[in-house]
Amino acid sequence: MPSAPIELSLQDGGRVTVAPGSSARQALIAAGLDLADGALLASIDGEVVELDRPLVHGGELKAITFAEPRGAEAYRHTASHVMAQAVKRIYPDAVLAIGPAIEDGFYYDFGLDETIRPDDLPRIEEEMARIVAEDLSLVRRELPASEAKALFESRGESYKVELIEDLGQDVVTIYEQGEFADLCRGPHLSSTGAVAAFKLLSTAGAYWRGDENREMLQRIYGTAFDTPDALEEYIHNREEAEKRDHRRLGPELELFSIRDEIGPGLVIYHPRGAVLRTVIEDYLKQEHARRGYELVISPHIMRKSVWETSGHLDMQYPMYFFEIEGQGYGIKPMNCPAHIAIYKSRTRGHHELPIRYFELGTVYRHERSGVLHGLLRVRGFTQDDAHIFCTMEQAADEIDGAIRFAFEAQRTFGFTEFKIALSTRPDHSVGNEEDWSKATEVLKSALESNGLDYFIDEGEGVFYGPKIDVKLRDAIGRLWQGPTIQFDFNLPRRFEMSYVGPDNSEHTPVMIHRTVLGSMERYMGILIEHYAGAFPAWLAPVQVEILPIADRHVEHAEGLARKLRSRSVRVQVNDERETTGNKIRKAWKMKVPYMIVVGDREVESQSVSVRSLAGRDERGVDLERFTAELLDEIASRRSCEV
RNA sequence: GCCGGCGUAGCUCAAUUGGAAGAGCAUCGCACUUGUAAUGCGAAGGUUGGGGGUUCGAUUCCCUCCGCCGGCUCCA
Repeated sequence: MPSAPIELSLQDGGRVTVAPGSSARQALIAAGLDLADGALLASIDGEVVELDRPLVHGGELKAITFAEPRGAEAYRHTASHVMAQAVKRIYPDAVLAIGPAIEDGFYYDFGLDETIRPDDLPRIEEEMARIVAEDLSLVRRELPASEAKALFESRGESYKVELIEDLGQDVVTIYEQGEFADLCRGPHLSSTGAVAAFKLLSTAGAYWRGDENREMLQRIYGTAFDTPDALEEYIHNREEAEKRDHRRLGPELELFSIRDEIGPGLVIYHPRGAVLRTVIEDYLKQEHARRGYELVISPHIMRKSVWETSGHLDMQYPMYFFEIEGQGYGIKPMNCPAHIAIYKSRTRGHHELPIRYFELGTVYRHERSGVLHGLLRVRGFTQDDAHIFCTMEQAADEIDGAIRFAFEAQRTFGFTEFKIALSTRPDHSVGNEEDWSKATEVLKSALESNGLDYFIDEGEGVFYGPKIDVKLRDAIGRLWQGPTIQFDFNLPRRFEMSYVGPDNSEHTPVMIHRTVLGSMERYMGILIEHYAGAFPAWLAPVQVEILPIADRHVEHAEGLARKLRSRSVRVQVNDERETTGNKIRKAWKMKVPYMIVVGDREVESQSVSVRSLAGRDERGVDLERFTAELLDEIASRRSCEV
């Protein structure tokens, strides 16, 4: 405890001095920072301090509000303690597990024989409101581990005891509020009364420590915000996100369906979805060819022995196996072995490298039933898969090219914001340190030379090599798994791949796996949600719908359709006998980007009336002008914001 | 796979304590020939996810299987 006055500097350049032993709250008040502005915590030189803890040293003083991630996190963490306290009051037998803040909210896990059902959440919320009204102080205490253990043992909190044991610390911290005590590192708000707006969202099962061999706990998810309005907005955004759900929009727009009678996790593409997929695939084939990739095609099933060689059998990769005339076969869960087989079909010399094989490879994986999710997690899917075989010296250029390719493609499809992770060597891995560090360096410098921001996910690489994962931020701010680029030090050795080097001896090539989009299924799911089903013209399954006013205009409409089709525009004529209003409504619901109305006036003047999803509404447009603009829009693959 | 919830017409949803399965949209037929987000009338559509049980009687209660949803875990 300092005995001298504590010197604090402020952001605005001011300085204050407070008496030794002053709390952060007192310092903020002394500094004239209004606590009513929503200070939840304070920071000294960037280090978080709770409001009611005495300052141990001086430095730059700042208030932390909800607007800051650290503020929101403490706020929600406190909310999770409030929820846990409420649960303990209602269910005295509930045993506390863990309850952290997460993105957008918090959860708490409980061990409890009695089932907490969604219907019970309002009751828990009422109790939470009571605890907030009680305005209980959160008191932080440091205890010797043995004492803390005794405390939680006496309360029957066996999970907390286990946590303390595993922490292996001499001293642990606990937070108390009223009758409730929790093992917790903090930081927390100073009082339960500070939690202004919260809502419990759902219940779920979760394994203790995420281990499926351990007991199943009951988890309650909730969220909390600093104002009721912010909470309201969050709930509203959730509802909006639901409207974009590809599982709803996909069947509605007649893109695809996943049907019980066909099988779970297996996608059937309806005509419109098949068009969309074909457009994407054509784009990919064209772009790959342009960048020196060679298109290859491999079978859906391969001998079981191949999967022994690859190691998939040993690691019990979730595959489907069966027999043909007594011989074991597996349905391919990936395309690599076939690409390697093509490479190995003859002796390769270093002059040939790099070799880049690309395949739209359809693979099947036995995903467990509980994890299936629309198009995002399926059992059969088609990867835009490529394998690059090269020398370590060539790897830098290859990675650079793959990165440029991936980002150019993502931008073409309308994504402009990314979160990029570089995963480094995990504990259990194959290959030598030199290769790993070289490869990691190659990935790093390629990201940097392309001006891409990334973060390093330490030790999170796959066992066979370092990798780059790209997440895409969609129109409403959500992140989706996108391209990956990975080194593989495993398969080239397992399959005994080689090339003859300039020294006339055999060398093992470097293998790089990479995708540009990921899989057709998942990417279509992401696109549907990103555009809320209203695709840019180049992707739209139907680009133009022609709406004749009356029967006598159908022939003219068909003529226009033929003209547009001859220019490769995807056109449909609605020749049903309905009112024009209804035809517009239907085309609108199917999110057709352009609607063309033709009646007497248009036939007479050889023009069209154009309406677009994007908001255009224009009468008497010259057909040639419309066609030219449309063709330009399609050819440029523009993403118009709808 | 595990925990919890759910499953009624193609879709969205009704059906009192266990007592005759219903509506809107979509579909089909007829009429209407239409000018920018729903024309009118009519018809058809169901072993209430499958199987079993309790009961005089089951959409309703119980068991089981399948599937979906929210999670755990994993990944394209």
